[in-house]
Parts: sequence; C-alpha cells; structure tokens
Amino acid sequence: MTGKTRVTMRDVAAASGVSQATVSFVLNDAPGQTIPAATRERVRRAADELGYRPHSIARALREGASRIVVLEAGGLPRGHHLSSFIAGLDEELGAAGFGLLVSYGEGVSARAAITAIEPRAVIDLPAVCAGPDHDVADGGWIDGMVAHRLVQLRHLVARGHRAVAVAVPAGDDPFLALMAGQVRDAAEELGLPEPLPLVVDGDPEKPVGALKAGVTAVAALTDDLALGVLAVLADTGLSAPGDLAVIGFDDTPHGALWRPALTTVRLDARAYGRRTARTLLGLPVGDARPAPARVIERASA
Amino acid sequence: MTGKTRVTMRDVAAASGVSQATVSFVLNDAPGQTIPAATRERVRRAADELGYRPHSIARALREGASRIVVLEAGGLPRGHHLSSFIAGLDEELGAAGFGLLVSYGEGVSARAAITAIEPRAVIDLPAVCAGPDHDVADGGWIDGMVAHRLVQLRHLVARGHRAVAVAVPAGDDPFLALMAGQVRDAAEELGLPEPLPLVVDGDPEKPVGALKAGVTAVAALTDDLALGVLAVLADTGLSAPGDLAVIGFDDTPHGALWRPALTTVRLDARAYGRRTARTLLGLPVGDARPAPARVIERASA
DNA sequence: TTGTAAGCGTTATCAG
DNA sequence: CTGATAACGCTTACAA
Repeated sequence: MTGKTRVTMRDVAAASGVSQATVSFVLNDAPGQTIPAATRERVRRAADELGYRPHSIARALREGASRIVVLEAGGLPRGHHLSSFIAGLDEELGAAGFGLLVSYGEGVSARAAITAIEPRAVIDLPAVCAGPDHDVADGGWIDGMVAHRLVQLRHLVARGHRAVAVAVPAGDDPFLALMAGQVRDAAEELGLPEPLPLVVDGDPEKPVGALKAGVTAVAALTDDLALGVLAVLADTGLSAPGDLAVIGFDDTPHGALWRPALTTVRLDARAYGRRTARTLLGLPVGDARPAPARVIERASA
Repeated sequence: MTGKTRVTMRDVAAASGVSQATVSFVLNDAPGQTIPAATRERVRRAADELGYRPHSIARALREGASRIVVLEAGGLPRGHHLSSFIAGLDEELGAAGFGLLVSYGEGVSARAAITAIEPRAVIDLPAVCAGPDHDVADGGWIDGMVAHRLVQLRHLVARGHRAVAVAVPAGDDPFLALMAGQVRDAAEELGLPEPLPLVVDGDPEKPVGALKAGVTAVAALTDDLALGVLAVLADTGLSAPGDLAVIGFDDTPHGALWRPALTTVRLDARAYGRRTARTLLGLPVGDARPAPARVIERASA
C-alpha cells in the first residue's frame, strides 16, 4: 500500500542508508563536494524508486523565493508576438528548472496569487515601457522596437507612400502609446512627415478624413487595429490597398483570414523571449539572437 | 532605517506585547477563540503599523497547499466567454482571499510552475470535458452547454433554416469535439436533421460543397470559426446571410468588426465563473445565477 | 485568556 | 566525506 504521505528526503535517506543532508547534496549537485560515486548512485536510485519529488514550497521557504518567474502581460496586445515571446521564455526557463507564470492581469485574485508565490523575478513589460528608463533586462525587446517599426514604414515607403497615418486605439493604453511614439521616431528617421494619428473606433469618418488630408497609407500599431481600419474602409465602400494601403504589426491569424488579407510585420519574438530569460538567469545570451523583423506581404499593402 | 528584513509575526507579537500564537489567532480570526477586543485591537494596529504581510509560502508549507487555485485553460478557445468566466472566478476567489492563476498551457515551464505552487485546487475544464463524467465542480457550465447550443440553433430555425451545418476546425481538439457533440444533441432535440460538419480550413470548396448539399445555414463552434467561414465565402463571391447564414458562438470583438458583422451567441460566462468558484470553495451558490444565453443579432444570420 | 512548543520539508553550517 | 542541528514563518494542539 503506497501511503498517502509525501515522499520526503528523510525517506530517501533512510532507504539509501545515508543522512538527509547527503541526499540534499547529491540531488542538488552541491558544488565543490566530494561524495563517492557509489553513494551518489545509490541515493539517486532510491529517490527514483520512491518517486521522490522535491517539495517546492519547502524549498521556497528555505530559499526565500520560489523558482518561478512571472511575466506581467496585463496591458500587452495579445497576438503572435506575445505568444512567441512566451514560448521563448518558456524554453529557456524550463531548461533551467524554473517555472514561468504568465499573468494577464485578470484581476485582484491574480495579483493576490502572484504575491502569494514569492516569485524569483517578475518581468513587467508594461511597466518597463511606461518608464523612461530602458536599462532593464528586457533582452533588447524594447530598444529594437523602433528598428522594427522602420521595417513597417519602409515597406510603405518602398511602395511610394509618404503621407502615412498611424492607426491607434480609442482609449489610452500606456503600452500602445509607447508604440505610437516608436512609430513617430521611425518616421522621423526615414525623413517622413509626422504621421497623423488615425483613431480606430468604428467611425467611418476617421479614415475618409485622413484620405482628404492626403494620407495614402496606414501603419497600424497592431494587427487588430489594422483590421479595424479595414472594416470601416469596407463600410464606406473603399478598399485596401487601392484607396488606402494598410499594414499591420504582429501577424495574428485573424489578419491572414481577412479579405483583403493583411500585410503585416512579424518579429522573431521567440528569440527575444529566450534572450530575456537568459539575461534574467544571468546566463550568456548564447544562440538566442533574434532574426530581424520582416514583412509578411499579403494583399492590404 | 527600515531594515530590509521581512516583518514577521514575531515582530508584531513583540510590538504588541503578546505571543506569536496570539497574533496568529487574532489575524486569522481563529474560530471559537476568546480574545479580548482590546488585545485584538492592539495586535491589529501593531500589524498595520509595522506593515505586516503574511508570508504565503510559510503558510502554504504549514497548510499543505497554497491558497491558490489554478485554471487550466490550455485547450479552450479564447474569447469573450473565457475572459468572462475568468472574471467571475476572480471575483469570488478574490473575495475569499484566494488567488487565481490561469494557465494557458504555455509549455513545460508553466506546468513546472503549477506543480511548484501546490495549488489548493485546479480547474481543468478541458479534462472535465474530455471525460464522460460531468459530476465535477464546474458550476453547471458543462451541462448547460447543450441548452446554449439550442438558442444558437433556434435562431437559425426561426429564420426558416432546417439544413444546417456545423463549422468545425481542421485539427482535432478535444474541447471542440465536445462542443460539436453538443450541437448535434441540440439539433436532435429540435428535430433537425443531423448537421453536416463543415471543416474550416481556408478551402473555398468546403462551403460550396455544403451549399450544393442543400445547407442554408451554419452554426459555428466559435466566433473565430464563423469568421473563417465568412472569409472563404467572400473569396468565392458569396455572402452571408444571403447565400448562407452564419452564426457564431462567443461574441468576440473580432466578430463585431467583421463585414458582414457576425451574429453570435453570448453566455453569461461571468456568472458561471462565480458559481464555479463558490462551489469550489464550498460556499452556497447565492446570487451567482447565470442569465440564459442570448443571441447577439447582427448581420450574418 | 495567553504562552510554549512541535512540527511542515528543505537547505546550509559545522563538528565529527 | 558524513551526520546532527538550526533555521525559514506560520499554524495549532496543549499547557499554564
């Protein structure tokens, strides 16, 4: 009868005829310790056979923090980039024996949960972006953003557009506001006139107003915003790219589904995720070098 | 100089001139204990002033599980329903002092994190749905599903449709397969012929095939699938609802954006979330009674 | 009515 | 090279 009680280090120690401490040393590969290979093997096997799993809560209590890192993804636009970034984090953290928890800012209880976890670190992308200080272990995610916007705008410029608007959301979201700033910076770098903000709120007047102002193309902060532009365009009988070229940013599945299919920009967010994890863990960046952003050319621009 | 060390119960005890145990009793409202109001007040104030925060890890170690419940949302379609369900959970769990963690099955590290947390409970909706046993603390979410599909189909029937297809995804997803079964059950209950599956994979032949087979309306498992149908319809020069009526399920923002705007079904998922939380906590359901599902009528059906 | 003390499972420090 | 032993912060019998 396999008792209902948890298998602890004591059990492993008893089973392998050593002390609890020795078990701890063996199982954690204690640095700079000399334990006979024979003993190590014996301990390892005992642990295996008994099905020993370290009790992470006890460990966390002892270590002062759990082996979990939290990603605060509350204000971030969901989509391909975020998922890939998470996948990258997952990969590296998992390999290092760390757990990753993604919090989408669901509410009070999520916040409560995070404090209850005593995470080793929390990656707060929105906060990072809100502040002026970019000296954070963000793996170059932020600083590269302007570069990424450059490829978005260059695609438009290469097609002869100069008067571009930037599609922004109706409310004010700190993260998206930051993104808008990056588009402006990129436009300046390309010597374009300052892009007009085109707020996407379902009002068909907005795009026709932009059109009247001479705008010929729209760079959207996200794919979803691009889709919003496409929708109101369709409402007014206009279409992309004929009347207005529209390019997104994120390469969401929805964009590919739309008609006209959305031209967009895709980042190697997975590599950014890996890089972020590695710098967080104090590891060398290694092979986690992100590929440059690239345009996914479809129909809308 | 506020030391960097954590404020512990000992500190509070020292500051209020009682013992650690008394502090614990007071702060946890120990049931069936008689501590003079004066003392309680003193302890509470001391805790406040020192900024005492209970150390959840230590508590978890002692209690055998953390005060966190995990929602496994891995295989679930994202959208309005899921968000609302989560919001409902959040509300009730937060009020009870529990934390909620939502796992979107991000990967190995997420799994590692969950085991590292020793949650009080984990709500595994996909697993619940995969098994034949619905006697789970799901707050009636599952059992009501057929009823919800009835309102989806009834909307079609009320508009004269009898030959309906059900839009399903290309791969096989256990949760979506379950949903498909519910649609079939609902169709049977309405005395409709068994709905043909219409797999949404971007192939325009699929809908025209359905059309040829006499299908006049499509009930989609999710809004996103409905959108997929709308997209290929547009590709072939057909449109909804003229050629084929399409109704979604979930009321995602994307659906409202589409042209033609998607008619869909919306559940009171928040109430289901609240109910799930309450039954999980062993509380009476109280006022967490879900409103019936209702059709959001837009253009596509 | 309040205080003492024994753990929860782990890791780390010292003597042997 | 190994084995006691002491924390980590909290809960809860049980003793005073």
